[in-house]
Amino acid sequence: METRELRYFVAVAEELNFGRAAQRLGIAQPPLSRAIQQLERRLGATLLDRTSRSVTLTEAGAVLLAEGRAALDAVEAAERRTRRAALPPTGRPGLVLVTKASASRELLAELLDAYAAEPGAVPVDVILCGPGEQERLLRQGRADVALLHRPFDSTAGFHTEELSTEGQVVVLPAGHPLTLRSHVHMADITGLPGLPLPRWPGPDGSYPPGPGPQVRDHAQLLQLVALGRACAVSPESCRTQLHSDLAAVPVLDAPKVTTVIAWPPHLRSRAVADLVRTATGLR
Amino acid sequence: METRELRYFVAVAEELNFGRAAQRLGIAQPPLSRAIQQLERRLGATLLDRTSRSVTLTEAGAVLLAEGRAALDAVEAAERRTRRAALPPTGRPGLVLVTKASASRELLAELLDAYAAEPGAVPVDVILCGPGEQERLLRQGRADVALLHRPFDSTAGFHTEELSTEGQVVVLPAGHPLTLRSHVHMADITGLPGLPLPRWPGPDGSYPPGPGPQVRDHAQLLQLVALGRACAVSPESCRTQLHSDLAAVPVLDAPKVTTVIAWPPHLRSRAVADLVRTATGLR
DNA sequence: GGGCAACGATACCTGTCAGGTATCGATCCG
DNA sequence: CGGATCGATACCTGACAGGTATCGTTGCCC
Repeated sequence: METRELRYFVAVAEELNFGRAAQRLGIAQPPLSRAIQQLERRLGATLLDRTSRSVTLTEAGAVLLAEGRAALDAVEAAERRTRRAALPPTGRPGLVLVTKASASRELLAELLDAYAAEPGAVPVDVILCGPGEQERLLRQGRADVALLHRPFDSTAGFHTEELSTEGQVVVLPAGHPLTLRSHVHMADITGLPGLPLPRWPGPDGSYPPGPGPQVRDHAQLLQLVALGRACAVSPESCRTQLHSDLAAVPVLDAPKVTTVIAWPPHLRSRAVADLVRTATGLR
Repeated sequence: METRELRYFVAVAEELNFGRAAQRLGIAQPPLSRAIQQLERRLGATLLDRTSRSVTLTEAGAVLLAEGRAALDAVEAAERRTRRAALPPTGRPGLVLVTKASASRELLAELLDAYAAEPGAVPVDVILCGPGEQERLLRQGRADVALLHRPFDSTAGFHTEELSTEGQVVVLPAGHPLTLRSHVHMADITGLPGLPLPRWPGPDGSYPPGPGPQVRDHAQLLQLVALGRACAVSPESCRTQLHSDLAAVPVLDAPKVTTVIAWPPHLRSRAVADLVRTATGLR
């Protein structure tokens, strides 16, 4: 199977429309139809059920969509990492680290400082991204290491080392009655009148149904809390980033949040190993 | 980057000889030379340093070899799993489980029985393989789940759940003086005269240097022990498989061995989820 | 040191196939 | 019933994968 065929199939499977998929791929529709037919013939599998009005995935098609995306990510990672390895060492980022924009600045700063002090340290580029994007960046080879937060982020398919664990707090508008309490429980804050918990997008970018405002990142969320439109349960370390119009109260029975450092398993570079060792040795 | 190009490059990088690589690929040497040149041009990277007498990998080439193998595995997995999903449900293996031939029969039998009793269970094919092969089988889509043994097997890149933990024993020829002891320590058995610990092949199939016989699987190893040519440190559960000419003594300070069930992270099938749930619920 | 063997690169040819345009056939809709 | 939408088919063309022949370089051995 060639990556071209995979790319074509993924495009059609995502659009469920040959014309639009062809447009997205920058080719005409007939060659695309033919390519998919040939792929189906070679696999001995019907991937799409097509009538002249609609296209739907078969069971096999759904499998190929999931596996094909992973395979294309792997190919892209190979290409990207090779390109980077070939750059002249001057100015080339030795490591690309990705973390959520909302993550604790302290831990990151501490890690970068400690690593920079190591003998043989290479320059580290930092990418900040929204929740849920790190995984893809790692898998596509755009980044080498990530700081992830269990249980929010999936560590599927990566090597990880735990760095720290912390409890969670509920973030409320300053002056809310609950802010007088020394601590609360989850039951105290679910269904708080006028302050629903927000909804985060799933892996496919769509939001689950239900009440609560839709948010894409932590800054949006804090904005909503300050506006009195939501409340948020976040790791303790976010307290250092709260403005005075927000208050935080520990939630005793919220799940603990573990910060882990994660990297693709087959990445066997000295720099990654050093960084991980530095990270695990921090405390 | 097309998979064809990747396959070509991996072949050359493994053979370090264009002629042999071409032969292995079933094409002539000139097109192969051209393909690699084109790949290098497109990546903007020199992958191989070639003189008319020798070919060596550059830094970028080494990166592409590692990443490219992983990418090719992913593509192969996509193809294989799609093909299987398209088979008529009758007789199609619902799940393929892979484990070491030397692993505990009890745990496996118990798991298979318990799963078969679940509502909605599908047929399970079992593959037995030598140590270190499971990882590749999972990554290439030849298997869906594996029983791995930490710390021997790398669980890199997979989802895992721990199933059981056990100590290790040293396996000795029956009648050896140490068999009279109720337990031993590692120090007692390293450098035992005439009974060296064996050497296992690394991920690349080559053996580390040093003394001790070379073994490829557990059966070979036990054979060597019975012949009085080696001793072996193995998980306790192997005791049930020992013949009367072998004896086992617990090694108190040997690392504990954890049996885990592992599966590729993006495999989102009901059957795998059921099997994992059954496995974790066993005890 | 000259001849030879090994090996990758180059030159050149050919057939296949990816991709284009035009058009058909089916289906839904007003 | 006519038009719009959408995938499939027919047919053409150019690029490129792959083949053979051959060259240039470099160790090596008599």
